[in-house]
Amino acid sequence: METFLKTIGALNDETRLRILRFIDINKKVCVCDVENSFDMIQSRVSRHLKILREGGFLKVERIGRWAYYSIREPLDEFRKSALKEISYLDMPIPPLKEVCEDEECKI
Amino acid sequence: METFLKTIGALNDETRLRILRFIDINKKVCVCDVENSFDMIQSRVSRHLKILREGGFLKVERIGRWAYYSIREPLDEFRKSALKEISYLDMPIPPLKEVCEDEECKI
DNA sequence: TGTATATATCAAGATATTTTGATAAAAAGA
DNA sequence: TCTTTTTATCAAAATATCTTGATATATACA
Repeated sequence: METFLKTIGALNDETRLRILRFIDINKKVCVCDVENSFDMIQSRVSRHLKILREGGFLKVERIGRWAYYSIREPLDEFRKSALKEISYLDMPIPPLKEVCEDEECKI
Repeated sequence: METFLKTIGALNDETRLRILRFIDINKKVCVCDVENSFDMIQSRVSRHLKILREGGFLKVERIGRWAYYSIREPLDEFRKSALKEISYLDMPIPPLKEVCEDEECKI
């Protein structure tokens, strides 16, 4: 129940749907990639990524100063079907804009 | 997008999940059935049913004074998978309590 | 008619969520 | 150590959602 509502709640926001689709497309991105690509302030991005992670859609790996987010694997059937549904939506997904200072940022 | 968010939004509330499951189990119920079974006030029930209908989960048939709600058919794959997921949840679903005045209420 | 029943909708208050700007923490390098 | 970069978290304001009680509408029937 709690878990299901967290999953649904994570999807209940257009910004998060766009970020989720963006990560689905780009596979592995750091917080600043999302920040730069979507032109959103950092705290906003960080919060949405947290909600998507707690909703069971994303995993995070910390390497150096960076936090890399990607689709959690394996995904259960329901989350998979949600992701598929989202892929059909007509939403503007910006191209990946990598502007990290360091070269390390590109793994 | 709009449609998907309405679908997700309809699921983003514990009360609605319980009502949706209740209708899934009991097939066809009027507003007062939900009112009586859940012991909720009428305006609250009516509002939640409307949101579930607009989320694409329910259809309504008006017969006489009554409005009968049931699962919309056919359901697309995503809503079907959501309904299946909901059936697994550990939620208290009350038994159907029919207390309509009229005999007609029981179709 | 007039009354009762079933449902829908509205307005207001209570709650919850989102956004922003500020601050904190942790890693890396000068 | 001091500074910079990246990320996370917090507090406050702006928005949205939920609940309640009141009112509106429509049907049925005396």
